[in-house]
Amino acid sequence: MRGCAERQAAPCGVCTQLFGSLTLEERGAIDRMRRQSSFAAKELVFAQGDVAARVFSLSQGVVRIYKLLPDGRRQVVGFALPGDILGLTLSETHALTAEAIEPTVACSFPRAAFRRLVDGNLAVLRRMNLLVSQELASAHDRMMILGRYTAEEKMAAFLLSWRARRRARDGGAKMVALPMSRRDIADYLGLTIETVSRTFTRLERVGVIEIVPGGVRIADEKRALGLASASPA
Amino acid sequence: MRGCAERQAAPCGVCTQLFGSLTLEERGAIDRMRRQSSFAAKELVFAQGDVAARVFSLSQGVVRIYKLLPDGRRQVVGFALPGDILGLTLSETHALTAEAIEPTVACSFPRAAFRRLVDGNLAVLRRMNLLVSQELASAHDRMMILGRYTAEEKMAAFLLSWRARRRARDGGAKMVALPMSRRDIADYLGLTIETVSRTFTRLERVGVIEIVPGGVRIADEKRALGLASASPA
DNA sequence: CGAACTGTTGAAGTTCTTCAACCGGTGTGG
DNA sequence: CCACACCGGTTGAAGAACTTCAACAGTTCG
Repeated sequence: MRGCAERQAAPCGVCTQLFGSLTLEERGAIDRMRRQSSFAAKELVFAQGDVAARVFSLSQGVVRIYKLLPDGRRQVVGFALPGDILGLTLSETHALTAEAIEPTVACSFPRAAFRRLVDGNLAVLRRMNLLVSQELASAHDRMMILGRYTAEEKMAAFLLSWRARRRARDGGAKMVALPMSRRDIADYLGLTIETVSRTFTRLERVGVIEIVPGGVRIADEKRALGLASASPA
Repeated sequence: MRGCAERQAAPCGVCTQLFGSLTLEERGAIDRMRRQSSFAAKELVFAQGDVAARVFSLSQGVVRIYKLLPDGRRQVVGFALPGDILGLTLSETHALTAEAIEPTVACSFPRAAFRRLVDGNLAVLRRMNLLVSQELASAHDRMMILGRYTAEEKMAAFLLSWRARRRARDGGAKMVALPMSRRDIADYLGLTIETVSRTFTRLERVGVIEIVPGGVRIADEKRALGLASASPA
């Protein structure tokens, strides 16, 4: 915590989220292995198939996490925000690609040492368990969205969940900033860019949202929520 | 291990998978809380919204795990086989429904005690972490399948992954037993029963599979694999 | 035996995709 | 400096994949 906070503006997520219970000594050890890196927009943090050498903790920026098919089809698995941990795989190679959307800052740790530290500490391991379990639960929600939601419902669900995650940054503002491209949204929701664009337009026409430069404003909270939870109209 | 093996035909998955490293004393403690239950086909093990009182370890049968929308749409998140653990949520209520497909036998433990035991033991917690992480990785694969695969690819991917999981039971047999209904498969893949049926027929016509009572035979391994991994034909 | 259920198939319909054109902004090299 | 390409986004028209509606066959079960 100390080390992290000292050297950079934004706090390092791993420290606050995971290592709160470590002794000063342990924290010192992990902190000495810490390395900070910056990524320009469209720069890869790591790629599917890479040897998983380091674990990243995002402190600034937005990262898309995706899988690629040999023919180029893409599925965006999620978007990472400051505080999120990336590259935390148990296999030796990454199954996912992580790519900066905005200029991004992350601190990273050697994966082996990171794992060793986590695996050796009950409190940290519990915390880790909690994080992974939560991700699994939200993966289940995403399966429902991908498999059973209509385009409109997908978009509404995406906007609301994205806003909820961004609330820390954007505050109570009605405006939802969308740093990712239409293609990212399409690949996140299992749609095409055209459908995303058209659905945005349609949602605007019926007064659910308002499209503004850099994002959207949710104009009709209630109806957006109704769509997102797929309640029978 | 001992306790589990003594009282029932199939070994209890929790014992073999999770508690291998416990002392005899600890195993005795957990074993005294163990309760065995049987479920008829279509019987609920637990339902979305239920208080999560117990954790189940499947020893016989097949269970569908799904989420329901208020309007009845369903997304099958997965199928559980002997050895799988069910109801292992960190929240107080279940976010998923588990329902027996075949006559099923499971042993169960009070969730609180189970959690306490897991949370207090480093080796068990590590093992748990591994299981959840693997599930998360396969959830990512499922997102790709739900979002970006065609109906044919979905079906091929499903058949191959199901066969791989069943291999323990079915052995090297070419025949893949499908105890679940077309509706289950449809809701698992984000399709309709009609599309599942038609796609089965089409895959049979082109010689990839052969439909047999109670399941299918994979006739053209190579082409099935090609479809499932979505290689550009 | 009939009712209910599962699965298959056909025909029509809808949603979403594909193909194509266009617009505005940005960057770049002649 | 400006023409031009390029990129991201929007929109229209046509097409395809999948769904919906409907009918029917085979099983199971009361």
